Amino acid sequence: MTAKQPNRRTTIYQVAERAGVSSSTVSRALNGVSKEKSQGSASRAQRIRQIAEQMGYQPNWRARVFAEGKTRSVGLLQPSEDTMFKGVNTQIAAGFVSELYKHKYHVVLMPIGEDQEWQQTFDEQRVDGYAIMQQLDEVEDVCEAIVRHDSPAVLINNTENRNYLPRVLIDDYAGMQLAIRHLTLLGHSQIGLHLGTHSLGHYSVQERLRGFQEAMGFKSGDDSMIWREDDQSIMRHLGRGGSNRPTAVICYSHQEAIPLLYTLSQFGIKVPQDMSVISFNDIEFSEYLNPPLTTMAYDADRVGRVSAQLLLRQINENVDGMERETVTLKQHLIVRGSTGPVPQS
Amino acid sequence: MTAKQPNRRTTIYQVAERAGVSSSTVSRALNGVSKEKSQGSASRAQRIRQIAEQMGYQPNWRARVFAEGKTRSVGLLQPSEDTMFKGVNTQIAAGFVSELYKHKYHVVLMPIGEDQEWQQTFDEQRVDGYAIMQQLDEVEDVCEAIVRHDSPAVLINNTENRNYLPRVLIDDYAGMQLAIRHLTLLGHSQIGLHLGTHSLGHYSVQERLRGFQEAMGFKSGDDSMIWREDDQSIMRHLGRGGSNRPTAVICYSHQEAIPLLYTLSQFGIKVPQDMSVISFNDIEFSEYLNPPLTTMAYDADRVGRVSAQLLLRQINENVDGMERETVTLKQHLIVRGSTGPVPQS
DNA sequence: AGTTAAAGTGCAAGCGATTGCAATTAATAG
DNA sequence: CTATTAATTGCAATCGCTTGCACTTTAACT
Repeated sequence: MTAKQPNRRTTIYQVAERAGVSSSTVSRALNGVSKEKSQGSASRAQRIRQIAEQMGYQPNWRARVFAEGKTRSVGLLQPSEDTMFKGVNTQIAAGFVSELYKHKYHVVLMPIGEDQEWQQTFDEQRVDGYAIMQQLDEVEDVCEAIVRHDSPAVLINNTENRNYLPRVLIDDYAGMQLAIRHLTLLGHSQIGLHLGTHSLGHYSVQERLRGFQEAMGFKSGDDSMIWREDDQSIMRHLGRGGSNRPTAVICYSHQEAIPLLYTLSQFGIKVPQDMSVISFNDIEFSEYLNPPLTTMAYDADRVGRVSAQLLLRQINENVDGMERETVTLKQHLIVRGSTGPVPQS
Repeated sequence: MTAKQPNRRTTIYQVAERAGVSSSTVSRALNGVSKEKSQGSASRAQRIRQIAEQMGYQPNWRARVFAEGKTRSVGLLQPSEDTMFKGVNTQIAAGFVSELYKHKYHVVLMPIGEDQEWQQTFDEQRVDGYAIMQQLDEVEDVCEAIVRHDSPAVLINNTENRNYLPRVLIDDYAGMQLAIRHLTLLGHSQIGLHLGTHSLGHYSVQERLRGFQEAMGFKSGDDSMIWREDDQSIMRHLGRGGSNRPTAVICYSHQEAIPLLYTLSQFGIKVPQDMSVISFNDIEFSEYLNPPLTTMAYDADRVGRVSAQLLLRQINENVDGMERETVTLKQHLIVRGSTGPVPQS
């Protein structure tokens, strides 16, 4: 039951005293501010560093942050209600975190809920910048707060109305076109789009939808091949007869594709013989599904890294956020077993 | 090309001046330190709060952190080389983050690599406490650093030799017994354990292994039914004849189970008619696999939340970490389609 | 009303770095 | 060897808040 020792760490002043110089000299020697041109100063700086080392001196992060106003960390904004980092978002986040860590930055997770409690977080200025994950719904409000504080920020595959912030996008529009071309080359003409319950507010949803409607030549009012329902209801579409019976389904993501594959097999519909299935968002296990899933994939790690770089540029080079840069990354097709030629009958 | 405004925020002194009181009074009024028993002081505090509100005052987080030495954030330690938060870890992390956020704490991601660079992070004392994720290999080194700094910490389904820190465990030993009982009740006696490439250093691996060996009555030297190989090699075991041909496989996690299911179907081995498969670590899509996967599951969200609580207790109540508490959570069996009676032949 | 305890207030000292400025020292040029 | 310039150094302010201490005010009793 020993009382917790105050355990005071060695400060810069103690090092200064020991070295017989002032604290500013120590600070500058340790931070490499001086150019150390002269013989004497170089060796003196060397000696200071050595003493600091000996004394086990470690700069106090909190004091430093307070003094220079930089925290060397950034916030990652994501919806709080959702399970954190589903599917491909995990990989984006991994790339993001890893790239930042390489530059000695840390990532602070900041959940954004429907209540406006998160607002306060921005006022606190706990971090030097923000990244907004793609699945975040409250983009408008969040971006407004960010712009109001004039903070560096980057949107990860997301958009807001005012077009204030730089962003990294995935070319979902072109991706959808590639997916459709893959299917049409296989002879499919009746193609459904399974959006699941994803919000139409999401950038990716909008873009994929746009790509779909344009490539398929649908009027934007015609939603008969666009499904936002559960699998059971969708089976009604798939089971119906007639010439416009779908022979292929494009799934918004693995969240739709995996259950769909299961439901299809339950109904005795064979993939790809009777029905082709293609999905966006390649995940680790796509290739081990039954059948292995044909997907539209992108380099999620890279998305994270590029986002990090865009953010760091704003933070360090003091680039004005208004020079809003947009980086767009391509998707590519991974053909596996779930797509095949259109059935003859 | 306007120069960035200094944009000085309102400080506590400005509020104090406006309210005609001292900064300390403002600080105390805003932080609810005073008990406000007297009529006058209550209204005065009220008035101060109102003025602060009007002036758009927000306490400067950095200054506050510096002054009181608490950051109101904790570090989440995880391996850097691995893709962040695979499978069930995502859910644990989600529970952890969410619980902490409820208490106005933030979570800082701290990757731990093989190089010892991360050491410095601990010296910086950037956070008030640490949580160590289950898949982290460098536990010993990390715990040593934590103990050296006398920081609050919690191990999430992980252990270190010295038994220094409180922890939340999942009862993998009992879980394994349950899994085996499920199989033996179905008549299986030849059961294999598919560990994949998971390191034997992991707590979960050790415990499941121990449970397996004990329940099956193996000598610890007998490893013929314990496989640490890829699926192709494992098929040799499964295909072999004789009375000790395995009729069931327990997979360490979905990482092993999903590819195994695929490989089995490639070889024409039917699950569960020819072979039963059971896996640990239930994931979102376990029920949609083909066949739906029987799993050992636990409440990952709860693991995260309890860990957060243990950590917060240490931070706030100043509980000495040496009173190392251990919370153990149970697993439960989810029977789905991948397990069935032992084949007759 | 007077005494006592409790609550509230202001002063000023931290917290531990960074940094502008003036003074000092060293390097370089003439 | 001196004049000039460049590099280095120390002083002291700054960052904005919290908090211990001494003091004043208020509330609660007799």
